Amino acid sequence: MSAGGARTYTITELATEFDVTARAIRFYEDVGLLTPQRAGRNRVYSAGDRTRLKLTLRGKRLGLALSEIKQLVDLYDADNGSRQQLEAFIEVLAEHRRLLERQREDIEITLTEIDQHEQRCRALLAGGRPGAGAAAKKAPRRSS
Amino acid sequence: MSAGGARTYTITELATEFDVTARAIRFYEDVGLLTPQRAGRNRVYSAGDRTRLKLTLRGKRLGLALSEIKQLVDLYDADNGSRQQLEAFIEVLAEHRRLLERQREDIEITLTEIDQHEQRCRALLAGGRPGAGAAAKKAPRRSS
DNA sequence: TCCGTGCTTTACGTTTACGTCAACGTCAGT
DNA sequence: ACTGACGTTGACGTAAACGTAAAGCACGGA
Repeated sequence: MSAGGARTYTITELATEFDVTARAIRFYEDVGLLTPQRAGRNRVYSAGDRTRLKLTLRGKRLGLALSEIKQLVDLYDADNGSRQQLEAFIEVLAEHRRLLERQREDIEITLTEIDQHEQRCRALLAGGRPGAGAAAKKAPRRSS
Repeated sequence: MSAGGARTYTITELATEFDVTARAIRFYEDVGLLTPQRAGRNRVYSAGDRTRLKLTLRGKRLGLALSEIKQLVDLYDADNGSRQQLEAFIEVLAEHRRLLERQREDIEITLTEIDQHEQRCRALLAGGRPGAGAAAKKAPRRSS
């Protein structure tokens, strides 16, 4: 009996939940990333819209352009199609994976560098005299 | 006796090595990320400059803005200073680490999603009839 | 001496991703 | 009827990160 009790969202609800401005969300709609329903003039977002927004923001955090995000999300949404299209899609997936793996590598490298910096910092804090002043110039060699 | 045989680079050498334009490299200098020597008018890049460029590009791949990269590189370069500064620097490091860990999380999530997409694709390719046409609409449910 | 190649500066153009008004609709509450 | 609160559509502004000429120096080789 329950006639469509699907939860919906207003634009400000989504904005506050994901900590973006309503302007940004409308902009994502302009770009084609979101296509909410309307109640009169007002936008009504479904759970699917919410998911697409979440994917969009995740893509942004990974440094993707909105156009790239749209390509990916569109592809992922419509992965039906002919054999040719499927094979092409798999290629796109592989490319995306390569990109992500390179990023992960960059992250690992940077994380270990951060560790090194922190260790040197803590060493300075431990061994240094309590007063102020410039620490010993220990030839800040940096590799790679 | 070898009087400073340190290897140096021209701008186009660095450009081709890292696959960026010379324009970009000059721009990074405008922003303050690089400060090469000069031979007359021409720029001469040291190994240190090369490293800073490499760090810059790595930051870019992680989606950082040039201003943020500059802040980080500058901090990392000059981690001497008073106790106060050292402690502040450690805080910055922690923040940067949090950011990177969130990105890594995003990457892991996306990678598993890619795997799922690929599996469905391969299943379609294996089970589908060789002709063209739209595949079965299997309710493309998406979680998270 | 002229030519091509590589590097330089200056300067305006472009794309992306929104920010920031401005002006208006609409509905609940008083 | 008036007031906010929330939402809407333009439309213009802007910061970032280069792209793209345009015009010139400097030097080695034919």
